[in-house]
Amino acid sequence: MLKQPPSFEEYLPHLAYDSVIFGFNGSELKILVLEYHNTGLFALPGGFVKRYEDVDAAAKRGLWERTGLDNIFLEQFYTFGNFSRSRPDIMRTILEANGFEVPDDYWILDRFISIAYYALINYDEVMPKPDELSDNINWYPVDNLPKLMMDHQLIVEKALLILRENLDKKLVGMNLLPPKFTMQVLQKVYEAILGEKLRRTTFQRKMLTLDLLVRHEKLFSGGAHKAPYLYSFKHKMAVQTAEDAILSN
Amino acid sequence: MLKQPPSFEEYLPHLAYDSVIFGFNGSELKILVLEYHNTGLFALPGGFVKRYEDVDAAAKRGLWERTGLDNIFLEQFYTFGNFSRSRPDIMRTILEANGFEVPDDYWILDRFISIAYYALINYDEVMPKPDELSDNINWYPVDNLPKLMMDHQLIVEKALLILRENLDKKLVGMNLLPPKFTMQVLQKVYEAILGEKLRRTTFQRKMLTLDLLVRHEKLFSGGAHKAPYLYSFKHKMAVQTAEDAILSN
DNA sequence: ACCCTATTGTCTCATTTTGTTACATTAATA
DNA sequence: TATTAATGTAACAAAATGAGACAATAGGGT
Repeated sequence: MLKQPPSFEEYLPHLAYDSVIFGFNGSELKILVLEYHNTGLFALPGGFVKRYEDVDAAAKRGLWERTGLDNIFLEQFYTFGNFSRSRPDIMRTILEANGFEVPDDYWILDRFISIAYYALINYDEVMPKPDELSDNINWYPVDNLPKLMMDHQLIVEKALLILRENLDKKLVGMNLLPPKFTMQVLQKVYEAILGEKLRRTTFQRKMLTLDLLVRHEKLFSGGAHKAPYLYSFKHKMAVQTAEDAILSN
Repeated sequence: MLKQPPSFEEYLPHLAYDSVIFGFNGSELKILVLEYHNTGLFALPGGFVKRYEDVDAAAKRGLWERTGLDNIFLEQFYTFGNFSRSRPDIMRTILEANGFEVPDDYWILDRFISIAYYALINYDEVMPKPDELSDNINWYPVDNLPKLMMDHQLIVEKALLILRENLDKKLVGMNLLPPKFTMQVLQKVYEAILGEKLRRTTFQRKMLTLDLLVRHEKLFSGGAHKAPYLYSFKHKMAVQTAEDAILSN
């Protein structure tokens, strides 16, 4: 009924990646969380690294498998390497709930070090698809997540800190928004990430003086008020993989 | 004549750490580089992770083994996971130059992912000691390093970028300087890390208004000029391991 | 003892950046 | 056509930073 579980020969032992995939729906910052069949366990999407595969490529592959998106911002931000983070009991629960026979020495029950990535994607373009171990994958607001298994809550918190630190450097807005957007929406991205209100006029002035935006036609949204301009980012920033980032930083 | 090489049973396969250990001698930023016996190969100090050991603990242990220092600033900053970074030919050279018989399937010749750390230490307190594979370990100015093996030059460059980014956040000076120091020396640390000259008066005003320093007695160094005050940092910042940093960030 | 020199600590003023408020503009609606 | 609410920008205040001036002072030289 189910495919074979991942085989020992194909993957590096003890090594995994997990991804915190951020999206923005216009008002809230969300991340993708998957739920495993018949277990009530929620987890970040993650996977294993093939024996001859770059770790970055593994994370990129996993993202593509789950979202169908290929050219997106994806950056490694931390590696979780505590011995106690590994939970063979939980891994066994997940595998058995999927009908696998799990030998005691099965490699997935071993200790795992996880290299964590965060991705920024345009919420509208994504139709997440579950894999064979999970029965669904959904967007959840970062401040209202289900209880995540193992240390995944910690991984999310660290990702949020890093995202805040990189907010200006990495032109986060460009990666979370559609190509054209209003100043108000851009401000809401910033507010959602920082978790605080910003002053409208100061924000607008700041963004405009940074000289990163191009102004386009107005957006007539139907509201009984002056129509805002649409903007886009001036320079199409190359999508960064973590390795690019080292050089471009 | 030589001890046994590291054994497969004791360590996690495919996983290593490397440390960029920064020190400041009063005018230049330096790092510790080791040279392997009879090979002309220069490398960052690194090592392997024991099967039941936290990765942070492994890096800490390695630092202690090489410097004798125990309570120092040590923070993980990046994980290098490209397949092509591993160089079994070079590892073989190093092992054979030390008189080891190296079987073709020896685990150290496999692919390795390296978790990189940077450390900040008080240059004066350190008497580096070589391990059994290296014949010496020495301070080198960051802008005048010997040619490093594999991707270690890249690791250093990434460490420097991270150090610059964290210069203010992490109170770097506290970790690179002796307990009491003059404003001039503090400024030189900043200049060495940033790689640029700073304005004396602006720097002094900035540091004082940050309200982080305590002023002590003057330092009569023997120069024919007004004696500068000595300063120390107000709050003894707890030494951070990478795991602490997640929470304290 | 007295001047000279180099460095230090602080002050002042100019410039830039940011905070805050005000106000005219304008798209839809009644 | 007046009303309403969001928008773009200007204007002024406050804060931060840049740049220079200057008095204080620990030695050295005479």
